[in-house]
Amino acid sequence: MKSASLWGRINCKGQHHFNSNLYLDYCGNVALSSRRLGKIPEVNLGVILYRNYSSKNKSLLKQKFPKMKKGSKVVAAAGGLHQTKIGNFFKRDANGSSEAGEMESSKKKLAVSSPKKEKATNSSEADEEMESPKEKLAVSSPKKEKTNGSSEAGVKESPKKKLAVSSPKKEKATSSSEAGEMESPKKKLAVSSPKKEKTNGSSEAREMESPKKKLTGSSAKKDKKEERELQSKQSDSKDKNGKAGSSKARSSTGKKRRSESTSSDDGDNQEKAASKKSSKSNGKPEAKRQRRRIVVEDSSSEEEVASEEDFKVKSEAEDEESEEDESGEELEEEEEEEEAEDEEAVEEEIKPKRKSKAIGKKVEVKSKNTKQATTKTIPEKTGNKAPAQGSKPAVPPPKGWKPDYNPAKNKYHPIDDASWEKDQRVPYLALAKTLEAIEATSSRLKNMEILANFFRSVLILSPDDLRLSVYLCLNKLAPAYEGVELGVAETNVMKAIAQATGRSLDKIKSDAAAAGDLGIVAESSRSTQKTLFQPQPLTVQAVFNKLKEVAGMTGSASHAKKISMITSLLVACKYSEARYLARSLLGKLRIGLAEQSLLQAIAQACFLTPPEQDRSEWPPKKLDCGKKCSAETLKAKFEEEAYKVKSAFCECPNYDILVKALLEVGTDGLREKCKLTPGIPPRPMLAQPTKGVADVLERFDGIKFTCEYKYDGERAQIHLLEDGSINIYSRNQENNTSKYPDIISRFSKCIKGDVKSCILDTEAVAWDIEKEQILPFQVLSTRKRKDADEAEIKVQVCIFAFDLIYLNGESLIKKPLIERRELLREHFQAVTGEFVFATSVDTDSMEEVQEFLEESVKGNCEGLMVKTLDAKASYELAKRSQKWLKLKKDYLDSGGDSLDLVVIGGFNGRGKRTGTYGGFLLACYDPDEEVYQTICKLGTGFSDEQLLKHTESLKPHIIPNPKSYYRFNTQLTPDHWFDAVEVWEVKCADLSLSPVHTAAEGMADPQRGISLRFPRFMRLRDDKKIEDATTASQVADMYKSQEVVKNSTNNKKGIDDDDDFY
DNA sequence: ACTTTTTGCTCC
DNA sequence: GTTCCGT
DNA sequence: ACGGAACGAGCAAAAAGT
Ligand SMILES: Nc1ncnc2c1ncn2[C@@H]1O[C@H](COP(=O)(O)O)[C@@H](O)[C@H]1O
Repeated sequence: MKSASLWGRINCKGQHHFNSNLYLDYCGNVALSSRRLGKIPEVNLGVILYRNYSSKNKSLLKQKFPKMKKGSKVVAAAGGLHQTKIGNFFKRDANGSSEAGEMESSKKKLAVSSPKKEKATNSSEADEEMESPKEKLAVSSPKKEKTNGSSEAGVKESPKKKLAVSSPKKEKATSSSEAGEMESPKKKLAVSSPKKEKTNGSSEAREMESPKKKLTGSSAKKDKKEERELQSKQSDSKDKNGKAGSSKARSSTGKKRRSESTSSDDGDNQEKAASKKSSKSNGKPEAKRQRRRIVVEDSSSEEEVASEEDFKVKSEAEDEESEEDESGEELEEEEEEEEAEDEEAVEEEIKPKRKSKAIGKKVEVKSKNTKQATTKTIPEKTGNKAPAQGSKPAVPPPKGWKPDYNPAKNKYHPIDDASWEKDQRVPYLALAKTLEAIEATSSRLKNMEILANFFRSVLILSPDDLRLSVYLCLNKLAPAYEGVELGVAETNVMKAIAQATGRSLDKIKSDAAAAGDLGIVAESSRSTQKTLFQPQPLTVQAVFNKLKEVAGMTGSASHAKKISMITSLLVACKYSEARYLARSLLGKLRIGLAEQSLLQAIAQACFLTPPEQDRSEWPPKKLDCGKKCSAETLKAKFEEEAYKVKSAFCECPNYDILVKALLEVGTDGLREKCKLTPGIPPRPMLAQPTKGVADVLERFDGIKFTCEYKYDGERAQIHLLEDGSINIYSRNQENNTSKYPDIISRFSKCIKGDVKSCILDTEAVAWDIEKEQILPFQVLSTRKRKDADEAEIKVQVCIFAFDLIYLNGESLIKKPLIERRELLREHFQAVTGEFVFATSVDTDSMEEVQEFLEESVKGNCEGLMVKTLDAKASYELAKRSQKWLKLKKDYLDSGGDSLDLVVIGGFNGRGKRTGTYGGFLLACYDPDEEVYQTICKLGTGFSDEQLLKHTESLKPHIIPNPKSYYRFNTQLTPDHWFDAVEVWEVKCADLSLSPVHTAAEGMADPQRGISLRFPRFMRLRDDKKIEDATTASQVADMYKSQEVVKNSTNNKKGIDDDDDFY
């Protein structure tokens, strides 16, 4: 626990105010960390202007730490910072969070309209024409009509009415845009006659609305301030970072945490952390702060002593240390920058060499590593070697470190072909080379072989690094339920790259857009950097630890710290290391291999080179157990081993445990060591989409199955442990325990007496207690996510249980659903509105299924889930992870909502979409206002070929600035604007009220527009003109005709629109 | 203080 | 979440 | 059929911006 969760704004004498973490020193004064102090001369320190107790009890803290308040003087730390004291305070009081944040997010900042709700209708004239460059404060007031109980599905109304006079920030761009703006849309559109039957909308109804419209039209003029976001506009907004693991971890009680992190013994760990910390906080010897050139080297050696050894999970409480690191790093950065300048020219020359792997541009490349490798649309690969060669390390690499490593080699020898030696730390470069080889190969089998080879070397030479290597290959740092989050994404990584290379942020951005991959940018920018002092080669361990450290950092200015740590890592990268490091930070390795293949690779590696064998005898006997197998038996063996590994992992998705077990007992011991255990969330069974009832019957032909409602909520895996504690996990194994105190407190009445432990598979759904009905997902999602206080819960939840996979110490995974369901109903007690069993029907009649589907929709559900009861009805994910079928209206060719929308913008594609658009901005048409209002972005449903075509056909219609009659929010400004020409048919699952889209604004909701849930491209409507696109009022009608909305507005008598609430 | 931006192995 | 693609 | 990688909306939280 760190005091980092406490931050505030300091009034700094003579300087700008700044935010910082707040600490207490041993004299009880509010102090700043040494690093912060390093930047701000002590003499400038001022007082606290504002402080934030992120989500913890305010009054208690106020009382316990009176000095931590507004107006307190901030001093330099005297005698060290008193971090643990505050930390403990937070830890103890898990509840009573009085949370300051009621603030409604009216984050809407429309580029054009400023919805203001006062009745002040007058002021606006025909702003349209005026369009003077900018602003026009226009106080438009789209007044909301209360037509129907507009308080939609119970979605909270944002109270804040913000006068909407958002001052347009004009940018230079405006001038140019003016031209476009001026053309009055009226003329152009005047003739349009929206008719064209929309598939579902009532076409003509629109006309009738004239009165209403009129009202809107005249009184609700939207002022158009073309406050356009210039790209240039501070794209460099300051860095930020989301917090990280520590806070999530904090949210669970110590007890729970312990039970979760099985593999690491916390006790030991904490001791270490504690002792380390104390030694630090006391003195923090100046000597230790000597500036360091080779940051990474230092830190890795440090970690070596204290952290990631032996599966100890690194403690997060390392603030002091990281601060020290930074002082060193900063110095280093400066040096780098200087050098970087004259380097720039060179960079530019080199860059173009890269070719991007993009649709339609296949580049035949023979992987230099894989002999006879499959060719694959390859990313590129600049001559990593050339430039790098020139800057040969000044510091000699450690023995055994070799720049080339080829895990794709045939007849790979785990010892001889490795680039490092026994008991050495695995070089990060070896991992990078492995990833590189995999990325260059498209064959999954070959990929797994490559990865397996790498793992064979790791597990025999450096077994301690196996777990870390696995994590890095998957872009993870810990099991999901431990909540370790990096808190860094694109924006911040770009900043770090800019810092590391000395190039401008804008350049990085434009490069990234062109390359479609920040990793490539990081690598190519890097490769020309020459450093005077060559950092030591990175090791897997050092990188992992650094990332974990980044994740553990929270609090004010943490993100600046994170960036600088990342910068130091990037600076130390050679060859392709930077590419993968950057991608790791972005959370996407995109090498064409992920978890499933990795598990198989582990299995192969363990078969060929058993990890559990005696390593004291060197070389070990079994290095290639596949040598004498025929290809067939080998394949069968792989399959068999993979099943063991995969099933173990599905039951116990924790690499700490899995790898440890493998190293100790090999694949055969997994069954015992990695099995289903309450407290560790197993992977959930997923479902496959089906095209219709007929499709379902066909797939389950002759097999007994059941149909259940598919509830629209979120999956909740409820664990009851032997010790009586209850944990709740999400579909992705995130720990949601603190999100559902209400479920937990009432759970006891839902179980029958003999239940001592269990794991339930359920859906948590928002529930309207009064009307006793299901509320839409959008309502559910407004619940607090962590540390929810039961007394303050506004959105109630009903649990719909549909499966039971563990009961009283016994795993039910192998039992068929019919038995599991029986046990579920037998041992649990339904409580209306709180905990019920999923509605189901066991039938094989087409008609009944069809009817049940209709019913489910009427009951505010998404459709049906169809599951086999007897045959192939176990919960064994390793056999097939998607055994269930899902049937939704929108999967049917005939069903679902579909709209004809106008394409008005395009977004550059990334990754495999580099060079084409990756997505588009779509709008519906409002004939009354004669404007196009955005309704959604669209990025799926088209084939690569269609995408290419669209990119081409829209190219001629690119315009420099949006038309004045485009209503959009600056947040979704596309890379290219288009003249409205094409109409596309788009299908969706639902329509929702949007915080950013403007479609039908004011018609279904006073301020929010409408957007589409799960939009996908269906086809080009070249038979339609843009004026024939779906109209705003049709959109509004579609929204209103949804069951969920109808059901909520219907019998809702009281509640009255909160419209004239103001 | 209040508002905006950024993030999330997102919850869907 | 949906969809498409290569194996 | 599988695994992977493109892409969607939208929320709360965290941290930065003003
Ligand atoms: N009766 C049900 N059985 C299984 N899953 C359900 C059921 N009702 C709702 N669901 C949810 O539907 C999800 C699967 O649908 P999808 O994510 O669209 O593939 C699961 O993760 C559950 O959260």
